[in-house]
Amino acid sequence: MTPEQLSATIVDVLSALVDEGSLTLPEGVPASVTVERPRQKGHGDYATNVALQLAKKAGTHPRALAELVAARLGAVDGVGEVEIAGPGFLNITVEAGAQGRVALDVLAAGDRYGASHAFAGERINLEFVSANPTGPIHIGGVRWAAVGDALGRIFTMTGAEVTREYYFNDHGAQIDRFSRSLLASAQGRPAPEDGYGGQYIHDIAAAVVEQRPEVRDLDDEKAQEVFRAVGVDMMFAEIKASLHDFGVDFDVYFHEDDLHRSGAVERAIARLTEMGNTYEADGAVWLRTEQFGDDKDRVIIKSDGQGAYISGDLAYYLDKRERGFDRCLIMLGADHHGYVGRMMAMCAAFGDRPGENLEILIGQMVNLLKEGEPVRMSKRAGTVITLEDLVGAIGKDAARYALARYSSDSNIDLDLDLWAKSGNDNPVYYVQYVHARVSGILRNAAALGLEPGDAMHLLTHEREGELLRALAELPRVVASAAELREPHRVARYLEDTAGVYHRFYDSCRVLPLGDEEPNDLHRARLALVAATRVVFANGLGLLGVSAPERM
RNA sequence: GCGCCUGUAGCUCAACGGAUAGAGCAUCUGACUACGGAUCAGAAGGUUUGGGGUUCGAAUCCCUACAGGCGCACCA
Repeated sequence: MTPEQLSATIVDVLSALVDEGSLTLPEGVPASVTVERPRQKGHGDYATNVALQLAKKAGTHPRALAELVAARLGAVDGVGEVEIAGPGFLNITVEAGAQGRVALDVLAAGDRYGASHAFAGERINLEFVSANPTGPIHIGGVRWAAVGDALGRIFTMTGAEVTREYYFNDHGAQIDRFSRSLLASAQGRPAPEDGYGGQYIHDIAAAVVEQRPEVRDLDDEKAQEVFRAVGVDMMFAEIKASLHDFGVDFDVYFHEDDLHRSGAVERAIARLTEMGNTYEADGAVWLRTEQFGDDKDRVIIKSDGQGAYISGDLAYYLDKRERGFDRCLIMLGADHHGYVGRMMAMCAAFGDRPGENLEILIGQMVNLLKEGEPVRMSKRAGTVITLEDLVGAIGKDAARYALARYSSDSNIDLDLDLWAKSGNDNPVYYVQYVHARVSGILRNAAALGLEPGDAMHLLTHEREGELLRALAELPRVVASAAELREPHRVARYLEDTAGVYHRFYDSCRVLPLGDEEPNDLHRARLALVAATRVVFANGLGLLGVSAPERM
């Protein structure tokens, strides 16, 4: 019996009580009831606060309501004891056979275990990383590469149709600066005052010259155009490649320049103007964002006739909506959070619902520590840490796990020395180790010819019950991670469950010892171990981290 | 000055408004002629930054003070 099944059972009990007239609920029977795992041993396998929450509405006392529910719930098949505790909690134990079936459910679901229908039918657009194509991806954008991709996997697991998108800001002044920097490098001049430095500029400039030798004979204006076109393409290729090596592939790489070339920007502005949400002042065109909650109105067409940066975003948002996405999520670093207000206002100006059609997630900053000291980064000094540097320093698995295990709301310091270690103080090893250890047992069992069994009522050991209940949590953890947009919950769940597994393993012998004849308990435990492997494989998979058979 | 995020054990961090606030690391004490000891058992460690409030119940919600991070463009 899973917590979901137990919750549904309690709802049935409430309905039955209402039907027979012993309970009155003016607001009706709730669609679902909270069932949680008590922290405290002795508070049952599961607990519900349903009596505390409904007593007032039912015009009765919590304990009286609890007694009504307990009497009926205790009679349900698979439910063991139901105790009333404290102000009116119901502490519930589940019979071993019913609890053990969870392992069989897990095995039957396989790599779909953890899935739900929480977001079934939703088309979700996830935009993240979107680093400027003027240089390699630096550490700032990397947090969302790991977290955003994990969120995409989590949404998919909860039934959503997910599109991952990367927005290339390949339009405007920064691209000019980039191409001028390339030109300067090729001509042996220092980078322009407002340009980009660093070895990668020289590398790309040299590569462009090699690919297009005629560039040396062109005048500066034409040469710069060649450096722009070829250099930006090279940058795109490099960014895509390093993200691919990080396990992150986007469904759509969207080019800002296309919006400007295709007239999409003009169309978006025309739409806003039709709706009466723009005006002209001081030679510029403004969007009335203030009346939609922003601090002030924003310029969308500058007085020089060029579109302001946000003009691309207007068109891009409209484009996503026209492509049929009801939910557009954009993930930004904290250094861009000032952008949220105007984006939400823009959404509202289109007549959409901010927070629903458009959602902006802000990830706080990531600092790297080396030997206890912050790694200082400076674009000018060329000490930028790139995605490749990070993966090179600690490996893909550790990098992805390290970035995904913390709430995006808190800024984090990643200790590169810790994450490069292969020991149990490195959380990613702690979690992967369980998968390797379990895989070892399954190999040994296969060598013995032992098959998982289904006599699950034999799993009566306390540690077996704890493990079964932990495994039963995965679908709820995934659903709440999706709902709250917090992939770190999956990582924390795996860490907790790792401890639960080790404690089970320590107390419960799985394989027959020596010449011992295999029995149903061995086979039932083997099923439990196999289910554990599924949970770790699926959980790590949601984070984009490998689940090794051996380490 | 205004806005967003954060403040929890020595350290790094969890905890959808629930019961005695939890893990890992570090420290101390134990457990291997058994399936991977990269493990387990136990101990110690807290006024959840301070102060008010909301309610059956607050780390969580509201107000306030303090501390740290990040922002407040006709830049992108």
